[in-house]
Amino acid sequence: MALTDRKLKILEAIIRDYIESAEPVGSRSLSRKYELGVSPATIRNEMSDLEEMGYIQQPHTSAGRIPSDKGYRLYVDKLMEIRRTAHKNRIKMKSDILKKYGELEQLLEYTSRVLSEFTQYTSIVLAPQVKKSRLKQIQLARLSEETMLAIFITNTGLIQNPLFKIPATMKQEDLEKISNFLNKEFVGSTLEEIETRMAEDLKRELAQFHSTVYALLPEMFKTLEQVSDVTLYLSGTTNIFNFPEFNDLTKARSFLNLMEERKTISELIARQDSDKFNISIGSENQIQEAKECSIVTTTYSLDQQTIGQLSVIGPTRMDYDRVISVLGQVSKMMNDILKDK
Amino acid sequence: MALTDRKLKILEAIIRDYIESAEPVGSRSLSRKYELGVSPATIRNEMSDLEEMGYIQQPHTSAGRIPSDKGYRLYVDKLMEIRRTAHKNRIKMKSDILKKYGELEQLLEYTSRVLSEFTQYTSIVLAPQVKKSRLKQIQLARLSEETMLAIFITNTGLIQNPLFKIPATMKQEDLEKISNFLNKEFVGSTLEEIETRMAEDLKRELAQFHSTVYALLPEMFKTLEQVSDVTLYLSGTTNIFNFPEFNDLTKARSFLNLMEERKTISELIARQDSDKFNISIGSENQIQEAKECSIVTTTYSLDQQTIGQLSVIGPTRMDYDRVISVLGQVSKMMNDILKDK
DNA sequence: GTTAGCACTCTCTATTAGTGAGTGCTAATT
DNA sequence: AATTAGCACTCACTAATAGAGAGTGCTAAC
Repeated sequence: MALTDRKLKILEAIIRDYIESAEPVGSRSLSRKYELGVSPATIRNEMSDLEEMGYIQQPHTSAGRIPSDKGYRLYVDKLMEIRRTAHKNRIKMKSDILKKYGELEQLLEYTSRVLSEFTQYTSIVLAPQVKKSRLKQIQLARLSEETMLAIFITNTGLIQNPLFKIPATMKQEDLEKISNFLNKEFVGSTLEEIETRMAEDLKRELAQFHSTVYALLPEMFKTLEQVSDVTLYLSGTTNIFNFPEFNDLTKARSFLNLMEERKTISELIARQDSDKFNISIGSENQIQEAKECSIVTTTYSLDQQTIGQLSVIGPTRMDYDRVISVLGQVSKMMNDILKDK
Repeated sequence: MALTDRKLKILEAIIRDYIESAEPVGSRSLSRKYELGVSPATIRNEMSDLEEMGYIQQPHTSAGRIPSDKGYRLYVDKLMEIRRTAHKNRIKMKSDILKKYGELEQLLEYTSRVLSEFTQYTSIVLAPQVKKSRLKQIQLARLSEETMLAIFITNTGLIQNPLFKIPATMKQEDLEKISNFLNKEFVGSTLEEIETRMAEDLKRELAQFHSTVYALLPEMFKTLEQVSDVTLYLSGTTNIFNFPEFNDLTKARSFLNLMEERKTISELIARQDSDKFNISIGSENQIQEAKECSIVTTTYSLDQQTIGQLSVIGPTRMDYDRVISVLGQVSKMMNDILKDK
């Protein structure tokens, strides 16, 4: 069966209406509300076809239709027109506040708040990946007899301080030498580059300082990467209570449980590199608890390099237009702010 | 009216039963379940008295009684016997895991998990107060033309790195001098001590390095304090869904909203110094949204100095005995672990 | 002072009936 | 041949009703 123009028009009307009302849409109310130029009976026939094609579905025999995941997918890919300017001015205002934050953590947390405030859904902001960040400075400091603190400062504003055990025999002098060496060699490189280079030539050059250093460094970088890979900022989790589809305690609970597990969340919004929008609708999500949710993700970058992600998660009946618009603007904002640092 | 022994016995039975069942307790079922040696009719009379005295209340005329906040208060202060050893072995096991964490953040987060897991309520762990921590080391590092990174390492394992703007005229040499001076003067002192001392003699001694430093330092310490004063670790927020009294969407929502606002939470569990248990029951809480909750708080310490707090928040119908027992053990555990660092 | 007996209260759970929005089919209309 | 009007039918939702069960308070007996 072909998707005629009229079918598309009707499908779009159904989705628009359902996104707004969360109520199954009937043929009569559809013809009343939208200027489709045909009678409810005709709409009914078309709806029947659309259902057969899998774009909409009926909760029960005598109810109206609601969009299926496939329907939303079509809408998102073909029908939706993005109002790129939703909340433009108000977001601009927030931008000025954001610029004030010197600390990256605060910037990320506040960004997350802004996202959930403007979309009214739950937002997830992923911190810059250490892997993609360029090293700006390393400092090593002895803490006690046997522990050492490494301080990594990157161009993305990430500051990490992993602790390590070091042999008591290592002198302050050695630490300084190593520190100087690391700074000289690796400042400006990404961790990815450092990791590959390390395997090649670090061994040779560092062996002269201290043999344990060679064992220490790879672990050092590895720890660093692990830590920040799960660093995410959540905001607006309780917004789901605003949606009738989560007015069921079991569903609300399952969603909030999902949001309490940082590990599952990061599975849900797998890292992506493209700066386009990634939309995952309902059953397209791999994780069971998120099969009734949609996730829109975009990225933010520094020096043409994608470094982190911004996501919004809400019911499949999500206002995709607006979410995309807000995400786009906030992403642009982040890019600007990071550049100015 | 006097609180006779029999009245106390009955009150205790009511509270015990209600904590377990969450159902209003009737005279008949009470006499069946507990060996009170009197008939339901007698119990009814006593209950009537207890209600008049304000220890219990009736949800409606023909229902059983439930404890009032005043009743819980009496129970907690006088009746309850604490099973100090609840989950003793299993908590001991967790202790071994906890000891492995080198980073304070992980320790705190995991502690929070342990608390919510064993109590089945929501737990809040407050990070050590910077104010009460002793400075172990300071490092200053120039980040760019105009920004500086200060690294504070304290005896509690807290590592903070606030950013500051510094005038471009300040040289690397100056930073080192300041750094050395700060280390020499203040290592081993608490921030409280540093703050008072600074007002007195810092001015004179540091003025010789650079006049802007004098302006910089107080701000530096202040920032530091602010940051960590709101650092808290939450866990088990969704446990609230396990309790019938929160089976109401509005209530669950209001609780979870409360838990999303870090600021309000820290108001709720005001800092305390005593290492005893602080229990705040229902209406005793100042914040509206928490009037149906109880909060049990204790502290953890290092070198006889209280540095942080452990809290558990749940419905007023809380298993106070167990919560106190678990909190006590976990607190002891934290003390041990921190001491060994 | 304690207890048995009893009428009364109030919530909770089905059950029932009525309402309304919506569908699908058929036959008439364009 | 496509569209539409008409109509019987379906099903969720709401409100009303009845009955069961747990509990109370009062009175009178022990």
